[in-house]
Amino acid sequence: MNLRIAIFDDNKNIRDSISLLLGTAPQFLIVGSFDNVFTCVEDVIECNPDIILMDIEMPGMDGIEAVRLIKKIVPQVQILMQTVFEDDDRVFDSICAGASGYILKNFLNTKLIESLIELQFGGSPMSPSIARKVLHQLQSSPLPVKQRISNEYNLTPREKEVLTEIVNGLSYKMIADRLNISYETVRSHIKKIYEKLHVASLTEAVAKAIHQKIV
Amino acid sequence: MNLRIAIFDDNKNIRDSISLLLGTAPQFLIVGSFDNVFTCVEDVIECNPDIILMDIEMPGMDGIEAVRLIKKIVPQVQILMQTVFEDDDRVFDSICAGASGYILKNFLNTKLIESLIELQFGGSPMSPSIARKVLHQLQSSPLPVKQRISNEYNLTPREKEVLTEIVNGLSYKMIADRLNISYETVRSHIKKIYEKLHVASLTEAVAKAIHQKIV
DNA sequence: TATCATATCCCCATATTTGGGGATAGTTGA
DNA sequence: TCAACTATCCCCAAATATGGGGATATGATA
Repeated sequence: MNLRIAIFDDNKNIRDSISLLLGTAPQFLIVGSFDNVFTCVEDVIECNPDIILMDIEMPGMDGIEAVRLIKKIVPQVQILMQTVFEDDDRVFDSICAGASGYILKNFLNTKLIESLIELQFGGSPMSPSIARKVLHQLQSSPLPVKQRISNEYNLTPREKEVLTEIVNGLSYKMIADRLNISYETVRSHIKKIYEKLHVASLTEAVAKAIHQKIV
Repeated sequence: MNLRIAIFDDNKNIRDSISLLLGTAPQFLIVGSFDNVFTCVEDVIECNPDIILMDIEMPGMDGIEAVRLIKKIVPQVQILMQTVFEDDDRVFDSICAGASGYILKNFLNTKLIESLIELQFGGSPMSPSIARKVLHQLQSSPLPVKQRISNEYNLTPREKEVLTEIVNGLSYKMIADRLNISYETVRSHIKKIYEKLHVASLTEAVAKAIHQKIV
């Protein structure tokens, strides 16, 4: 299975290095390479990438603004930001704009391919130094303190796993894939969950799961 | 320069594997290895580690509670959590308690040494899947800094009404009925909501709406 | 040993949601 | 006055979810 990659970077050398690097791995297909983000949405729609590599410092429109626009129009695309500096604000802005990962340019050579694969599997690759900043941010923001663990519903461990993925927004197919079971098995679990939670749709299940802190 | 490491894990096999693994690298010095956290604060004070490896599932006192206590008394020590499961709540609880990194046990062999080194240099190693959860949390929690710039979804009053009904578990038809508008109008509103929230399904919309207290 | 709970898988048919398009009318503000 | 936003409505085609059946295998438990 091929991963379609698009690159946005105003530095031609970097674009070329990335192309070269990814050229060595057969599973990547570079479908676009752009030196500006003026028409990024159109570009993305046209070349239809799975993952976008976005330079945070771009001429004209800001790379972050580009992320926002792209995610607005093509929300399913994964965006990996790359930057030279670890500027706090820009990191957070990127995250808020919808970026899924963050890599320092110094580590492109050693970490890029690994990061792309992690993105494919639903992870968020981050340089540890950036992760630290993100953690600090989280620590300093008041999180709703969670209280009781409610297990009124007698969900089995497997059912909880399935429910968790539902709350994360995955479809039946995706869950089947993630848990390495068949679509029909996912259905069976969900039918059981519906019974136990006394609901009849995904949305109700999600609302109940979150409100009652089941997941 | 030596890095002093202490291990807390109730599984002797794991403690031994870690010792073995770190034994191969000269810069690490294991100064303590404990199968419970009952006296963790005293243990830590006594063996004076730079970094603590803490199992999240510990008998007696919870590993997370241990983190809180230790960081309170010995704030400069770095704590790397390890777990088998990627349970959202425990991840966040750990972070709030003061953990500096988070590693899945499956990756101990390949990532432990790298993670320790990153910790030493002020980074926060995290499995990408965990990083993803953290990002989501950050995206969905009202930030003290930078908040309303990118986080205000600009839902119109009508869109909020529709979103509320979605969270209440109603179907398109039922919403149309409730609000006295046509099915197609409901759809239009929902399409807009999807755009503004960066989601692509009812379940995602519900989860986001609740987490961010939009409704 | 028999029963129960769990986890896995399958079929058929229907209902619902989603992704693309567009269109009209009223309001507000630049 | 024109552009932008809101709220309303419509169509088509495809993807997903739901309801209601049933089946097998495993391990625990009574």
